[in-house]
Amino acid sequence: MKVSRAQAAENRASILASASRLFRAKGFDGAGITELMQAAGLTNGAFYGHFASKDDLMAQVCAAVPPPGPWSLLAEGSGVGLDGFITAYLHPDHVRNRADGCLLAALAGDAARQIGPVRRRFTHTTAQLADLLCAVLPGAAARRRDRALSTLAALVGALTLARAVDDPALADQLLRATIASLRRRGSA
Amino acid sequence: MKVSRAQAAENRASILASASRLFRAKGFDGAGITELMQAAGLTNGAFYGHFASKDDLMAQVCAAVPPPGPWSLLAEGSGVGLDGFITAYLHPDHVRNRADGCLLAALAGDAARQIGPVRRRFTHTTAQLADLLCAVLPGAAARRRDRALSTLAALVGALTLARAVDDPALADQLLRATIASLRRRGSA
DNA sequence: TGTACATCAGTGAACGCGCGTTCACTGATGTAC
DNA sequence: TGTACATCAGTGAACGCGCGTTCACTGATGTAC
Repeated sequence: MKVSRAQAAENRASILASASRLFRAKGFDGAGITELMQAAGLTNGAFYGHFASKDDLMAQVCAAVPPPGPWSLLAEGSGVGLDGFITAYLHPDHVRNRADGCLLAALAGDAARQIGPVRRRFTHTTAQLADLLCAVLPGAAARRRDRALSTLAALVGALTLARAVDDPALADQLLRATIASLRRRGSA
Repeated sequence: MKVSRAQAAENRASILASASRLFRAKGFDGAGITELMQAAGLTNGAFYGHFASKDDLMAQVCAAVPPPGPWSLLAEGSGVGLDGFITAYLHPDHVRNRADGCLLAALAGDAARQIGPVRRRFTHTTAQLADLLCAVLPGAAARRRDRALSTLAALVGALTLARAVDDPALADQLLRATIASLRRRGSA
């Protein structure tokens, strides 16, 4: 049964949104086409009317703008500064909620094993998020770039390890130690 | 054809070693039983004489001591200090060579999606590596623990992002910015 | 504005494939005498 | 020490299953008159 063009566009957006959440929660391999389509309220057969392949979908998910998760806090005019962002990013809620969390942290491990468009888009998104971080950092532009990159690495590393670890106490220590380390840099 | 007990023990160790390398290179889902056994010079059927399941193998790989990769540099008496270790860990060679690299960085993303023994062993290994890092840090014991954890997060995050990214220049910037950031902390 | 029909988004079953796992079999090992 | 045989590590084909993908079909949409 055909649907209106507007509905088809909505469906496509719905597939992308569901896929982004499910990929972040379960990884690229962990979420299948049938599951993704069910989450979007459709059946598996309709998938290939919207995307050329699963790889195509993965690539488009990686290129999602605006980047989902805590990064929306850094969007212009949100009023949340660097410290507020770091606190939100390294919050235990972000450890638990993978589906709504940072795409970079959730899929960096998977992205490293991909080739072609997926990795290219992931790279572009990484650079974009570094720029977003750069914009809220103080100091000279030359130093800010390096500080944005090392901050991004610290954030992603701490969240990734906190998620991988089975022990909530150790996870919290990782988060708190990284928050303290990033704050110390800010005041130095 | 039966082999001697000594040979069987060697085979088992060979499966573990091959699996560790292949898992690090391709992830848990990326390496199949047949491939793992071929890499160990055996056929797929022999696998279940050594391990209860693929999950069992994954758990044992996560518990590998001594931890493989650059961590051997921190073993007692190697003479490599903190700075040397950081330089080796965040070296472009380590970005390229996943199979022989840090297990934590290679499998943290996958480990977060596992349950039971795999995650438990991964957690234990993470704590062990933090202790290893703690031992070469200067300063009071209380501060060293936090610094070890934030350093671990920064190392894993920088390596993970450098691997995920398609652009060698961006990867090198991530590594160098993180090295500089960790050095600055050391001298402060 | 109403009608007739071509278009095409979505359905759901089917395809080949590779996965983790099982199992009947093989033949060298290691033990009992 | 030498022989007979039970043990069991390894073989390789087979199993069911879920995956990504294809396709004949359906029926509402949107166009042509």
